[in-house]
Amino acid sequence: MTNQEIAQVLNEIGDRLDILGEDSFKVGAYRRAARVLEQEPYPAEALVAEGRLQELRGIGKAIATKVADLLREGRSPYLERLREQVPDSVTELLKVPGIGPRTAGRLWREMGISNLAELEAAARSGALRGKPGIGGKTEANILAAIERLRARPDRLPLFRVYDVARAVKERLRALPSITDADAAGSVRRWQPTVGDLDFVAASTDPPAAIRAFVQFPEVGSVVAQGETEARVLLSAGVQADLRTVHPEAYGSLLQHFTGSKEHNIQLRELASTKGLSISEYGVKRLSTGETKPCATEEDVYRMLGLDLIPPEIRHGSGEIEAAARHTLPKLVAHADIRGDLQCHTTYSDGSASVLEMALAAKDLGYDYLAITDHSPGRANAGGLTLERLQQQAAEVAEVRRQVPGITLLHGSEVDIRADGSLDLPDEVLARLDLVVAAVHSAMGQPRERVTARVLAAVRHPLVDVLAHPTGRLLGERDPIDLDLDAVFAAAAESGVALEINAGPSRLDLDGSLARQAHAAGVLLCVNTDAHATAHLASFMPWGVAQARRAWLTADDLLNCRPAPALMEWLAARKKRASARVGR
DNA sequence: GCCGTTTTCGGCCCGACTGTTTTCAGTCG
Repeated sequence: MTNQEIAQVLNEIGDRLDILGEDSFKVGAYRRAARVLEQEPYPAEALVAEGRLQELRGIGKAIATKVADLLREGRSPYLERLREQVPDSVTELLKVPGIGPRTAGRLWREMGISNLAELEAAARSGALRGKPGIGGKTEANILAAIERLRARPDRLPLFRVYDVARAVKERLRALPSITDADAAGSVRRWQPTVGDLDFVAASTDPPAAIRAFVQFPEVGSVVAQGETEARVLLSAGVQADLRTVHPEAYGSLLQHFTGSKEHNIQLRELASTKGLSISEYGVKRLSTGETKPCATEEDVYRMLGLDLIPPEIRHGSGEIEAAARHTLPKLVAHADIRGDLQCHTTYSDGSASVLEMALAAKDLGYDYLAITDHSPGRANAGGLTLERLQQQAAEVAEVRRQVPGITLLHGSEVDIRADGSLDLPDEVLARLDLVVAAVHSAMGQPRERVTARVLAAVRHPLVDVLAHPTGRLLGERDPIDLDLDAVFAAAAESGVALEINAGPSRLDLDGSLARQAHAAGVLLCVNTDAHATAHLASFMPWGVAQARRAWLTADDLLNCRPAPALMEWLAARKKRASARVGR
């Protein structure tokens, strides 16, 4: 059972305790333990076996015992007892913005409302009105919120909102009342999916900035508006908040609303041990009550004795301790990338020729590029027959002569077939410079089968890279049901590199899984899987951001190595493979 | 339920906005 699955159980326990009216700090403890586990790179299963689960901050005796029960029995007796007390559908009510646990619990206990349909019916008939704390306006808000909930998923892929986020940011920066503005929150942390957009601005006249913001053409409707902050629904279908402060406190504001929540909680705990208190307005010394606003984020962290923590790793998973010890890793940067190990051309489903891709990669200053078109089994994506692959080898050789100064590798993105065999014969794979294996079909196979299939590829002596390991497409296709711990262990053993696919709709592995892979001793690489020349440049930052979220340095990534080192790595794999295949 | 450089008990991050209230609870991030 993965840490994410355990976290789900703990979150559900939290939801149900909340509705039952349990102490909010007890509820918070379960939610916090869930967040901690979600970010924990080591499998909880291993930590339990070693008796070290309680070493995680936020997990004490009671929760550790419940997690151990869950892992041993495959179900949580405690959660099952709670499920008997609260019907499943009541937790649906929490998804309605404006309805929290208090209201949900009361609706259920006092009116017998136990799902969204009943809530909607009650609101329509006017039955809610007159209950303590609920008037006509709340009733209307509930109806509107249910409508929106039906129309939109609760989280959107980052790439779906990235452009509108940038447009709003630029519009804010252009306002005369604003001196600086950013998209903070999960956008700034490069989370693969976002719930809403958080804008922050430094303003000499906050009320004027707020008034201008709610009039932006991107804004569909105004949800809430005050003197210093506002919440709107953008026409693009995502909620956006703007918070403003005077410029001298902009660093405090930016830090505060970049989050994550867990990071900020830990930061404030640290502050309190130093007699300080942090808010979006500054750092307050409790002894004097004096607040010192911070103009930059560096100032905020420095006042706590910390190095500046990059937004991508603000998860509350060890970064604050590392910043205090001055041992934060030097995270990989876009400039560290020396080449790209997966791209497509017009030979299969790409839109550019081998020559065009090579020139584009050279323009980026890359040392190498691997051409990896699809294998024959992917006929619908123009997978190459053996004959076409042969032709392409000749063309690659020709382009090598035409474009000196970049190492062009001839490879294949070979299909891992439903039975775990590869879609090209060994003697063909052996002649390629680089073999990238990937699952593209039969993605609904049960866990054991699909895991065995991927393990077979990872252990195949001629495979160098496993591409987009989970196969998920953000907002479109769920990941395959893979036992990733087993895959990571096998990749660490066989030396196969796992891909962080930089395609904005993939981000696969994402930062959190890549961190787990790295902790298991796996080598990683960041590839764009470009299907056009423009993708080589525009996708890479998305992949690098995921690598940064995984705490990776340039040393941890195969394609940050200079060409000679990469060639050495490939040669060593070939040598080992021929020894094994020859036996 | 978790946690400890004043604490094994008594705290637990902080502030804005809304709606329904005459001073605040609930929600959100």
